[in-house]
Amino acid sequence: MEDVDNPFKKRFQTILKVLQESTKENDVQLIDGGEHANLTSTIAFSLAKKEKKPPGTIAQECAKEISSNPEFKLLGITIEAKGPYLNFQYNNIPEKDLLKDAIKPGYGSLKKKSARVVLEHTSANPNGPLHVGHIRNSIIGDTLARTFRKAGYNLEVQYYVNDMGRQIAIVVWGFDNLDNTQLKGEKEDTHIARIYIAANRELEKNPGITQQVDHLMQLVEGGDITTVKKFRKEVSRCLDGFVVTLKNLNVAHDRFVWESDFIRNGDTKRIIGRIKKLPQEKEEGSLALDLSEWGFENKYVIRRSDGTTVYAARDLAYHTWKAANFDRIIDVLGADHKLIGAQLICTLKLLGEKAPQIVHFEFVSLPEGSMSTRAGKFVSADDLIAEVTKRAFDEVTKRRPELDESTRRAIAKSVGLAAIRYDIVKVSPEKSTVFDWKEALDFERQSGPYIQYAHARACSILEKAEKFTECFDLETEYELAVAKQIAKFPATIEKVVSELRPHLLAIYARELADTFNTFYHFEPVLKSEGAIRDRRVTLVKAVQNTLKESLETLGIDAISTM
RNA sequence: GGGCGAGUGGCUUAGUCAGGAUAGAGCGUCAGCCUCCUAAGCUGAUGGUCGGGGGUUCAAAUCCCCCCUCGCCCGCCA
Repeated sequence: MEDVDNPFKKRFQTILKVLQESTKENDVQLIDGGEHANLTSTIAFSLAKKEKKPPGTIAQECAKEISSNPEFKLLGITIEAKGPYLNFQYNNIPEKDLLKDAIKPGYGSLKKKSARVVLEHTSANPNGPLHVGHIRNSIIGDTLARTFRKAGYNLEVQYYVNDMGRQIAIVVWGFDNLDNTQLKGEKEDTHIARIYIAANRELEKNPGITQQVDHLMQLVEGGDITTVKKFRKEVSRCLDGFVVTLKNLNVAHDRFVWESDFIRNGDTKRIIGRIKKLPQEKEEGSLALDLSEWGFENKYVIRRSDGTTVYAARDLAYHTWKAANFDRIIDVLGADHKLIGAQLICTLKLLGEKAPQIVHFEFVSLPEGSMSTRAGKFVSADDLIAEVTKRAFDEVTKRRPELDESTRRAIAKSVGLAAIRYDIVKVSPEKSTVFDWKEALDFERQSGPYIQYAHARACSILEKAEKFTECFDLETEYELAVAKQIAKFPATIEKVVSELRPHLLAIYARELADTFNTFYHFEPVLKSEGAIRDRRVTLVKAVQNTLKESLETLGIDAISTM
């Protein structure tokens, strides 16, 4: 399989070449023709100025000159001047060729690549359950991961476990000094959050506790066995809770990488040694880098004056390790990490290491303000999943009362998951959002369930169609619109990977569902006969398969009935 | 104060990087469509100074400058 939908690329390049030769211009301004044509050139505008002739006339002349080009004839490209626009139309519809691929399993997969890619996402601090902000990271990360795999990359997904931060020291202090009993049925991560919140309250009341927390951090960095064990125990328990939540979101990691391992294996010490040799190094009790030359106002601290390392040191060690083991590094991080991310990249470059590409997403807040684990102000992902699934179950029961309960439960689980994942992935990452229960519980238009429904509808038609002969002709406006959208799928996968923007896939899938629903409304499939029926059933098959591949790449179940 | 991001109909949002032909969509409101392939659907109507002001260009939501509003960041926290 090729990386780009070739029939289109070939035509694009042919038109480009012919236009360049004809106009003697390098930039022939070839753009998408939208509803007017497959491709359009606006070159007549700039030529008008040079040749002092109206653009309309130039377009006419140019069209006349190149319309009989033998390559155009061969590929079935026609040209028409409409006002100043040069419109190119493909008559040997390349959509047809792609339709043959589109009915096969795996449509949209690109050719295998040898590069090893590591993608880090979620990496939330293990001091409380994942909330609706964290899962924006998980869902963007997991969708990217699925798209990279579909695009043929050899990918490993990692979770970086911050197991030696101050928050964890506070958690451990809480377990040591406060009532730490786990409530009946209380999930591990929720338990940790409760103790963490209580410990923070104590800390506010009595700032003297800070010294005890600092002491714990020194002990853990020094490798004190009992302290390390305590940290590991609570962090592990919290991660167990995370894994359950993530599994319910259809998100999985290949490897959990523990921050403290980079202390234990000496990597952090080694990276500090290398940093000390940099000309930007500033050692005045603490160890830091002066990156002002690159526009960073504040110094980048690597090691405290008490000799303990800060997060940055371990993160540098982690990324150096990634650079040694992978060809390409991608991190999904919240917008709050923009500055330190840039400092990290800058430092890695100074060290001559491969730097990560960082995908940043803006914050999710609640109507009453920003979320805070410490203050206990958050909507947990578990609660969200429970509510949405409940709502989905009610909806399925209302629509399909004849189904038995376990079937309805299974559909509700898939529908709920679709609603959550789609709701989050559909908006572009640079947009900050406010969590809204009403929107989260909406299963109509522009939602995951809407796309699932279009897929289920296609499945139903195919089931009823039984026998048909594959036919790749396209006649009506609606058939063509659907085929055109199907044909865009491989290019969409490629675009998501190259731009690291998974919401493009979400938009694509919704538009495919839209065009299919319109087609469904206007063009009878099962009630048509002969060749018309064959070509429409074939088209439905292609839609069903493309929707399935799209949904699965979005981490959403392509269910056949709902 | 400085840096980064966002501002598109009442609400949510695509398009902005690679400027082009009437700025797409959903929710809401209003009017229609289930003896007909799944109505989680479809059709139509309503609704837009693309935050404001300059500039570049034949052409600006899109590029440049200034300003306003909101979010995030500016720790020997992570």
